[in-house]
Amino acid sequence: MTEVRSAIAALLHELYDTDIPVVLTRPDAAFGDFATNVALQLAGKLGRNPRDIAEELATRLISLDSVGAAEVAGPGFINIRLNDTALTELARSTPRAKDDSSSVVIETNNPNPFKAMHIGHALNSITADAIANLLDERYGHVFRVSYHGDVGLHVGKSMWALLRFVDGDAARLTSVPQDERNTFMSRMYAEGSRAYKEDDIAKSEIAELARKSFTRDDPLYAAVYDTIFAWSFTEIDSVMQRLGCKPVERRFLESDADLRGVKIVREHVPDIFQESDGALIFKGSDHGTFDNAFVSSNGQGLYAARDLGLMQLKSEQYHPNKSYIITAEEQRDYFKGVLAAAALCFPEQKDVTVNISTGTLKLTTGKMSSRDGDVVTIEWLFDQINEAIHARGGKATPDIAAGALRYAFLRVRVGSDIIFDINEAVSIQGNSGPYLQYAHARACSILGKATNDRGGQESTTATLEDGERKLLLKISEYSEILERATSELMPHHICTYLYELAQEFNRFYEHSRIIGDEREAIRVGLVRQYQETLAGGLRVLGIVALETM
RNA sequence: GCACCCGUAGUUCAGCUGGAUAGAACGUCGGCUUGCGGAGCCGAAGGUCGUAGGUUCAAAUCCUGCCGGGUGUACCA
Repeated sequence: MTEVRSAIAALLHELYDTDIPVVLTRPDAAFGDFATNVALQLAGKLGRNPRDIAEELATRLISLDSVGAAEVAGPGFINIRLNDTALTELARSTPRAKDDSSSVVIETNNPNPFKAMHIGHALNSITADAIANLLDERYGHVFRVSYHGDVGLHVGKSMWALLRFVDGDAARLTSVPQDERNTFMSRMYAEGSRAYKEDDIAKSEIAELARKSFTRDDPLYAAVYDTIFAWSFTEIDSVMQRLGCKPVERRFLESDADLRGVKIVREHVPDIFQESDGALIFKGSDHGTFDNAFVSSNGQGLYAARDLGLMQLKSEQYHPNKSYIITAEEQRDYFKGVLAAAALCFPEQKDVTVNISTGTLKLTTGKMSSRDGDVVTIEWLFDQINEAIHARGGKATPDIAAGALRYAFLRVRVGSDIIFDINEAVSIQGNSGPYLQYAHARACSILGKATNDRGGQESTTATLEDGERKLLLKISEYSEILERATSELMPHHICTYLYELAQEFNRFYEHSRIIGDEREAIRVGLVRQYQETLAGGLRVLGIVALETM
């Protein structure tokens, strides 16, 4: 394919003295393997009929060894069909090598301790994990990090309710059974949250407890804090594992970033930050977003200052070529401001850090929120998925449940809203994770029965039948798809492709006998290539490629 | 108010670096058992791509207005 593309480029140079980029697309299979519209693009420039130009190019292309056919169609497209040998080679081509010296950091905006996790966290983590897998294809070192709010007002709210619960004795926390800790923590947060809103006395107590989250110098406070902190991360780790997300390299805490963030801000007053009503603010309104306070009027570092400190920490530890922060779209404008401020504070790192925002996750019943404690938990989600799988007579293993959920989130373009219809998300047939897992298991089953599997080497010389060729053509597309997904950081391209690939295989499988057929050698080779391609794509998505199910 | 994002079959989504009849899945209706996993396959119905203009040989795709929806809008995180 690269040969064909450069051959066309050479022809354009020779015949028309032009160097317009040659784009080869994958047209409808009925047209050919590849298509190009260069003739249409050239027609205007040359003042000639596009079909004439296309004819000239096509006649020259046919003489290439790898080209089986080249025809002009429609207004002036050139449809190219490779010969079977060239197609076979193309399908074996491996993705380009990565740059070992490069490194990248990706931060997933993970859940805060002291608060409940909800399915929005699952979306964020899964998206970040898949993007990290894509980055792995290109960068030598990919550092996955997370960042958690261990200090501040939300801690104060939880601590207010927790301290009332323990009533002077931190040991009372042991009365909470392990499997109820998550709901317990979210209940405590909700109670504190309500009190903060409704009760002025509680409000000032909570403010004081929030301040204490930085010092934790009171023994009872510290004991309760440490226990809940540990519970939180046990819970977070286990949920991340259940979601199929790779563990993070390092967990950053807001308390790590707070002081250095404040220092950075103070060093840049008044050139970058200005004082306003006692607070230190950044005029985001000069940078396409809103003015935001980085340090409060009582001198405390705010979220934005901490993000600045965190950027510095990440930079010192990893020296990344690129640094990605995955957040919900609600934070888009906020990050625009933080990144604009960062570009001024650290001019040498301009454009290194990028914010990628996921869309909003909405239930068909409305948006979910953790502010009032009314959350849709990940636990609930897994229950629903397991139930749906059982209802269809399947075995609900953790790998299948995770596969279903990951695929449901990843098949949509990063950044667009996800309307979360539980029945849809939980689907295990059609365009779904389990469909792909099933397709993979089926291929493995066939391969296990094959007596003639020589790793796909035998199809080099043989002529391919129509169904075989269609499957091989689809397989050959993988490296292009991976390249696109990687450069755009859009995992959904992989989903779309894998589904089409599996469908193509299932069609092939319906019509072609594999084991025991006289073409077994060729077909088993194809199944092997298909299985490897599918497994590779699933690996990028973080979905387990099951051998049996 | 201002800024940003979004509007494609009944529903959920692809397609958006402009190109050939706008593709899937779910749902609906109708088919497929001797052959390797039916969580599968085949077929049918279903679309003025929100709307009105503009640019272009060519617009779902680019530009503008309007309508509809969402998000954000400093001392929460």
